[in-house]
Amino acid sequence: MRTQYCGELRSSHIGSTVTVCGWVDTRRVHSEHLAFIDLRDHTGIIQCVVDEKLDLRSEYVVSVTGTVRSRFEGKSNEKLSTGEVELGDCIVELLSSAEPPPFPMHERSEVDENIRLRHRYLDLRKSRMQRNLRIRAQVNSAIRKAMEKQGFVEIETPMLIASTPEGARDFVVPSRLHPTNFYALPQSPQIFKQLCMVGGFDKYYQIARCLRDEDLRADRQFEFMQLDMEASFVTQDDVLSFVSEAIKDSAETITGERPGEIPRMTWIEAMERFGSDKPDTRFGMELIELSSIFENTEANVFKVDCVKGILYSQGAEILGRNAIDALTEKCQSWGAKGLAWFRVGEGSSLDGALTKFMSEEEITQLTATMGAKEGDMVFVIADQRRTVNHILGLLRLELARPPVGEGGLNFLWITEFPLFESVTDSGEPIPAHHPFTMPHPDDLGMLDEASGEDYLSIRSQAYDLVLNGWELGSGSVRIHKKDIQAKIFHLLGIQDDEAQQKFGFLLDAFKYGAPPHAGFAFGIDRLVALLAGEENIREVIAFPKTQSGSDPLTNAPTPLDDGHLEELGLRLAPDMS
RNA sequence: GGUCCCGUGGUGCAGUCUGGAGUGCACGCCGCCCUGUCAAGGCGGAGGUCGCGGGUUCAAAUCCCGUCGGGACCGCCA
Repeated sequence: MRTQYCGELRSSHIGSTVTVCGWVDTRRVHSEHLAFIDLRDHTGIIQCVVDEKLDLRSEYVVSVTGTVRSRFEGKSNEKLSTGEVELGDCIVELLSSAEPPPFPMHERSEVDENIRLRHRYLDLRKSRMQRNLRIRAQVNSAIRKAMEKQGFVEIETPMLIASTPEGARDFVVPSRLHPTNFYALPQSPQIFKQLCMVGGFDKYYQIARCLRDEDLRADRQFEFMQLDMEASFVTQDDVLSFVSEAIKDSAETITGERPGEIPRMTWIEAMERFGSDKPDTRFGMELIELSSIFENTEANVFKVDCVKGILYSQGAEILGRNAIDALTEKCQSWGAKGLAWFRVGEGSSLDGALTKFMSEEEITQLTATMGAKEGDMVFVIADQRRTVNHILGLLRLELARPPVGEGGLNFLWITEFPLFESVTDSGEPIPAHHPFTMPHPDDLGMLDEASGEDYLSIRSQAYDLVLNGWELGSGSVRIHKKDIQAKIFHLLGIQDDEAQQKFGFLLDAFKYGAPPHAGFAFGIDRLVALLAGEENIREVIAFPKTQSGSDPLTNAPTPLDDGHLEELGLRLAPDMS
């Protein structure tokens, strides 16, 4: 049917007869003797000259057979890749007529996202989605090639699995053959890939669909794709190297430029310098330690565990009183007691509500430590260390985060995540990752000695990959030894029978010779979004859900009729229907 | 669970703060004219439950309450 794509035609084709297919883009009808029809496919636009009366309207699907010819002298169009030529002597075959589209099909207009999603099939025709989904396909391909090149074997794991109690909320599927029982959809192939290690596939990978029933965000959908990998007889360094290769190949495929060695930062350094375990290192504004300045302060707000600040260079004029009040409210909504701010005036003098409670010495040291100059703005948070870092980390992003696409691709490994994220009132530590995460070798001894808050300083061999402030993925070295695993379960307050019930099949598998292994998984939607310069992963997903988890195109989720429910042995609670 | 923003012909917006007739702009749509345009041009025309419900008022797109939908974020996402 088609001999050429629209966007391919050049002067070199002049004289040849071609057939192109596509959608009618703009048309310029002069009379029944002359009309210009722009025909569009995903490669571009070719102008077709029609000299008879034809009822061709926007988005009609046609094939055009014609002769490629040079445009008239001075009539070429530099905006089009095909602008030197046009199709003449056109024979037009109408393949489908079309109603007027519900939103403009040209690229200039912003269209409400809800309307785009309701007519996603039209939105997909536009160059933004064409480009993004093609980038996505290229990234998938680059990842597969990179993993295969490194000796990894693609293994598929089931979608209908047993629910495991830890982690995110599961999506569940009722079982028809086993009434009262449910499958869960996988949050990740975590346990299966570890079983593959026991099964002797020492390098596993999969581009896996993962599902988590948690609230949606710009960078989170219910369903998302991960490059999931695991390898046996490897160290953390080996895993980082495998993943780096896939990441670098992906980025190079899209940008044409190969990223350099991905730098590493420990978790504690990230938290102290950037207030986040996924620091956006495209810009500075780092958190600066001020606690020692206020050790003997008279100011009550600074008589706390930790005082830190950030410097907003030349921010004094940009931020008026209203803006500062708004920032203060934001910080409070994030859990801060308040936000201390200082305008730096002439000769490093400070202006701010709290200066009257501060000594000369404190003011001088604060200014010096912050490196503040006239016209700068200093924001200070005083609270528990954890809170201070968290709030300043959020404030830093609020004040200075560059738009996506600016500042290049700042990949970063975060290593040595803590093994435990908090401690219950009864003194039991709560794991930060999953309970099979291997502790840091230097901290193994602390497992026996620690108590209470001590647990929080035990490091693990867990690591994250971060790109421009987005968490791309995470992984860890897994525990493969029974005694360490028993110790961890003991610390977590998980009894033997409980462990057997929750993870029995994995523990059973480990009885039969578990190789040391480690792995990783990173989110492909997020990687593609950042490579495509999009702020939102919905822009790189063909059919995404809205923030409330519905699909304006198919109207999912929908009710089930009574017969369907009955077959599954389900009855709706009275107050739900 | 919480905070904030948005909802006005098919589309994008202005109007809302400070209540006074569905008022306006651009695109699109329909018809006519037009032989070199390219976001074609000219003339004419159609198209509205101002998301929905309630309240205040002589009077509500505008103020108040509720609700639905969309978005951003905090919590949540081992």
